[in-house]
Amino acid sequence: MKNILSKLKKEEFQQDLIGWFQKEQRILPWRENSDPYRVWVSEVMLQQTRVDTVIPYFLNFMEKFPNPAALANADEEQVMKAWEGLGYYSRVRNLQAAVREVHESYDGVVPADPDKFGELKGVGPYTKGAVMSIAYNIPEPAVDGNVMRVMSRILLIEEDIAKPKTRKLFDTAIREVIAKDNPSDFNQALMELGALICTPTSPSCLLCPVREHCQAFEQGKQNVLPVKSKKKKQKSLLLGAAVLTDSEGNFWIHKRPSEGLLANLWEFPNCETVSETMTQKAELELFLNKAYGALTELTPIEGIIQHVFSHLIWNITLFTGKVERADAGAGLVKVTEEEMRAYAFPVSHQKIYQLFLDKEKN
DNA sequence: AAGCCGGGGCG
DNA sequence: CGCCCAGGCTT
Repeated sequence: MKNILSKLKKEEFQQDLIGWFQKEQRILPWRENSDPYRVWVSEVMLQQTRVDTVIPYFLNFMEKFPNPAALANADEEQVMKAWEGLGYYSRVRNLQAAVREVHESYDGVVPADPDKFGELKGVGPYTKGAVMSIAYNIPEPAVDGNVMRVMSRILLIEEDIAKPKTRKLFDTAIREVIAKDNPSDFNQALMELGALICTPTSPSCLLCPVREHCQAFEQGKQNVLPVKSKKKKQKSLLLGAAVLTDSEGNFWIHKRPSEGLLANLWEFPNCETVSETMTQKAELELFLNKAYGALTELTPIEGIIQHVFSHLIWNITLFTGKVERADAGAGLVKVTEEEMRAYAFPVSHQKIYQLFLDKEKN
C-alpha cells in the first residue's frame, strides 16, 4: 500500500478534488439536504442506474414515502409500483425490510454507526460508506465503479476491477487518502469526477482538476485503465406469452414467484417454448390449460418482442385469447383494465401490453 | 470466486 | 446494432 500511494501528494489531491466538487457539482434532488433516509434511498436507486433515470423515480418515491415510517408502513405492492421499470427489484424489497428494521429497532433514526448500518439488508460496503460519509460525515470509503475507475488511473492500479479482491484494494487505498475533515465532499467528488470528467471512454483529461496527480495521464494510459475482464454472452430463450381477456374485457395476469428473476412482479401468462414437434401456439395453449386450467384458442400477434437482460435474452412471441374461467388458486388473477395500472410489470411485459394495445386499435 | 439480478445509453 | 455501465446476495 505504501508503494501504491507513495507518489500521491495527499493534501493537495484532496484540496484540488474537493475544491472542484464544491464549484462544479450538479444540482440534484438528493443533494438538497443530508437527511440520511433521503441519501440512503438515492444511493440504493443509483446502484447500477444512471442519474437521469433515477431523478423522476426519486422525486416520486420521496413524495409517496417521505420518511422511514412512511416506507415501513407502506403496502409492498405500492412500493413495487414505485420501483416499476428501475430494475434489480430486490433492491427495493431489501430497502423496505431494512427501513422497517430502522423503524422498529432504531426508533426510526438511521444509525450513525457503519457497523450497525452495514448489517441492514441490502447495505453492502459501498452503500454503507456512501450513506455514512454523505449523511453523517463519517470517513468511510465508498468504492463504486466510478471510484475504482478514477483511482485506478490516479494511482496506476492495473488489477482487474471485476475481481472482488480488487475492490478491497481500493477500499484500503481510499481509507488512506480520504479527507478526514470532509469525507462527504471527498467521496462525492470522486464519484462526480468519474461521472463528469474521468469517464469510462475518452475521459476529459484536459478539464480534469486532478490531472497533475494522475499517473495514468502522465504515462498516457488513461484509455487502457481500468483493466476489466469481460463478462460472458447472454443465453437466448424463446418464450410464448398470452394476453388473455374475458368477454367483459378483463385481463388475466400472473404474479411471479417471490424469488428469482423479476421476483414478485406481475406478468402476462407465458412459458418457455422448447418443443421441436409442436407449434408455439399449441405449446402455450397446453401450458395455459395445465398450469391454470385456462382453455383457449390463441391468435398470434404480428411481431416478436425481444428483451435483453444482463445475462439472458427473451424472444417473446405474443398471442391473444379469450378465457372465461381458470382454476381457483392456480395463480391466474382477473383484473379490470383500470386495475392494471396499480400492478408493477417489468419492462418486457410493459412492451407486451403496449404491442397488444397497438394491435387492438387497428 | 462465479453467477444471478434489469434496464438504458452510446458510438 | 453490439457495445458499455454496475452493488449486493447466493452458491
